[in-house]
Amino acid sequence: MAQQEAQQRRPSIHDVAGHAGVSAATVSKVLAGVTTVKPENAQRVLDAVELLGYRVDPLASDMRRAKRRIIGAIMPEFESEFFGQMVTELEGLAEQRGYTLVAASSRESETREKEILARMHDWRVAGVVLAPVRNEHGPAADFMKANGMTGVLIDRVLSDDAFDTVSADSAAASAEVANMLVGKGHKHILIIGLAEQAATVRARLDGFRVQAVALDPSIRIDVITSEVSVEPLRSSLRDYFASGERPTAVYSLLLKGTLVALSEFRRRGWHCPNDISLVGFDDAEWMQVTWPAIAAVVQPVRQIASEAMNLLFRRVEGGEGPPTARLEPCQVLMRESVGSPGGGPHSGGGDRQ
Amino acid sequence: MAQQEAQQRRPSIHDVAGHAGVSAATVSKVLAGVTTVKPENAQRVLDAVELLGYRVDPLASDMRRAKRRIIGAIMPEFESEFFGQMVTELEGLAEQRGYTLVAASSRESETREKEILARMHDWRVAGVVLAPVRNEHGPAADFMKANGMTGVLIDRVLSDDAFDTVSADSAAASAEVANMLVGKGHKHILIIGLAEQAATVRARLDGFRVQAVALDPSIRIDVITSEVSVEPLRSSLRDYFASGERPTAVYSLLLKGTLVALSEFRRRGWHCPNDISLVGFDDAEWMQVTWPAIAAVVQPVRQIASEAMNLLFRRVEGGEGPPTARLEPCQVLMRESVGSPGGGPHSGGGDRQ
DNA sequence: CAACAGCGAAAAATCGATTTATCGATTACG
DNA sequence: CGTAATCGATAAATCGATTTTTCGCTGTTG
Repeated sequence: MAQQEAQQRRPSIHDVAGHAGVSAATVSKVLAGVTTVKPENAQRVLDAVELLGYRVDPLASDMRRAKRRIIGAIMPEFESEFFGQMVTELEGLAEQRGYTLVAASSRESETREKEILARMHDWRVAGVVLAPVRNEHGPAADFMKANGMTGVLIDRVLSDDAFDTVSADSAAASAEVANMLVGKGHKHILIIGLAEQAATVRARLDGFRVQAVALDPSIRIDVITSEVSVEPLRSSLRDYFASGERPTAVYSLLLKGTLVALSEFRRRGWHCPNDISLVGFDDAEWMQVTWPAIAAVVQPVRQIASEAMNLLFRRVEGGEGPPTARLEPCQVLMRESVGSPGGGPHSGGGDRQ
Repeated sequence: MAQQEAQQRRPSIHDVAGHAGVSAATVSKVLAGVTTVKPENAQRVLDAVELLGYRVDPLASDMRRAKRRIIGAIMPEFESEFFGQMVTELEGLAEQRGYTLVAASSRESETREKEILARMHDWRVAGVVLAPVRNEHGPAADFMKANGMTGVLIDRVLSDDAFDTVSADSAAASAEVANMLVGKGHKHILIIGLAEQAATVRARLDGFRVQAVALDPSIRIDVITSEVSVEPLRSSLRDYFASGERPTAVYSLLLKGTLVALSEFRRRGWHCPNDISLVGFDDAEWMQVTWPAIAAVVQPVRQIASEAMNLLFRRVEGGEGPPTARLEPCQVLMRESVGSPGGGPHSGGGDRQ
């Protein structure tokens, strides 16, 4: 049997060497696939490895290299489908290359983001996949530059002069949403978002506006954003509706905004799409089972993860050249929450005074 | 300035020792807070640390200990709110104690679960928080036992003879759901779930059934489960409804089941709660903004995480004694998806032939 | 005054691997 | 036949810390 039940100390490379009657260096070479080892000795090493159930200690193995076989991933949160899927994908891709992924959540805090990065630097990670809280110009990216770390920035970024970036093509997707809504005849559209995420919010906003105005110069586009959290956004939206504003469609630039919009519709007794249309950036599993199903922009998580890892490992392996800025195409899922303005009877009043 | 721009090699403890004019051992002692160091030398060490921006290499620091300051967390998936929150909580708790959390996803595969565990053993993690794919009797738990690893099992477990377990009190919560549904007058209830997760499914099933029958001995409880994935569950449910079965309420034992139920209701044009009532185990943010809002059992994520970490560190620090099995109380959120049977006009027929 | 205790710090061993330098034996060649 | 080249493997250095052992010095005591 190739196992020692509940053994106290795991066998080290020296134990293997002892059993095989060779030196530790030879064991190391056999396991590394070096060919200058006599076949007979190689076999004895492999037998000893099998017998003892020996496995390399990755920590000790990494000690001598400047870059350890660890990839750090920093996400703003783990609670959403998007970042959950992202971590799953990144983990698989890192594993494929024999690296361990260490994921951490910055919890939407730039201070924490930098602390985590410092800790990853302590770990001498080979590279970092950073999804910044705000954008590519935060303190975390500065820290990475100042310390010569290699990394890739994803999601809430557009482009950077030091790091490769990968994100969803928000602008193109938003233009497509504009096509959809203007095509349906909407002439007064409300956009909601969080300004904190400057990079992507501006791209999504501009992408939508440019296309919408091109299609219909007389269109009215209102914008409501809040700086940090969603609660101010909720009250702004409430005030906006209470003041009698009555757009025929709402485009939310982020998932939490979609939830806020839905709950405000509820408060006022408005139904989609008869009373108002709704499109959200970022898809979620539940959006297709509710009534109505919610139209959404689907972000290409797998492509972003895959491209980010490709770029990262290119740099880890010493790849030179100017940083690239990739934009991965999104898919816009038309669903029942979008209709034509006035497509059905309004079931609730616009204001309550 | 306490920084060297983009330096190639980070300062080691010997660099600090050199600058302070002492030995590496002394530096280590100062940083560890040993008091047998002359205050003057201690100050010089601290100055050198500040000057060079020195930080301990956690990898090297851990080399000599049998248990490294790493906690492994293995979750079945990262995509759901529940496990996302769980990882966030666990990460914070591990950090507080100066440990690094390395999270991995078993992707609902027991094979992968064991592979990950083996890798964590290679890392000599101090402890593991394992949320098993199936239950406490899987190959992963066996591996942990055979290799003398310390760990805590959470979520899909009831109790174990080797490890502490922490999970939501599914049985009590399900009894409460039974109270709610039977109290509303439901006499024909369908329960759906995945049998794979034997431990929790049985607890939830029994907890519900016992209480429901106690309240109303004539109640009819149908159960539909599928073994591995949700797709068979979906078709079973479809067949069940197509055969003319018409329960007045559905209790889903897991989140994905709630989504399946909702989508099948959609297919048939049934609305909650007029046509059928729905309660799901596991809450999600969207459930309160949809129309109707979906009643759900809220799992005490923070308590589970906190209790798991407490138990784990007790063992890591050498705590003895028989394993404990904790059950944390859930909260049942009554929402609009639950009504009385026949509480409104049926908008769709039960069958289509 | 020799022996000893106590203090603070340096030297050395250790953790478990990798990598470089070295070494002995065999073979090739002038 | 002596020296050089080659092959395979070992010894030793290294990574960056921690921990144990040793050491030098001061001060106390019999």
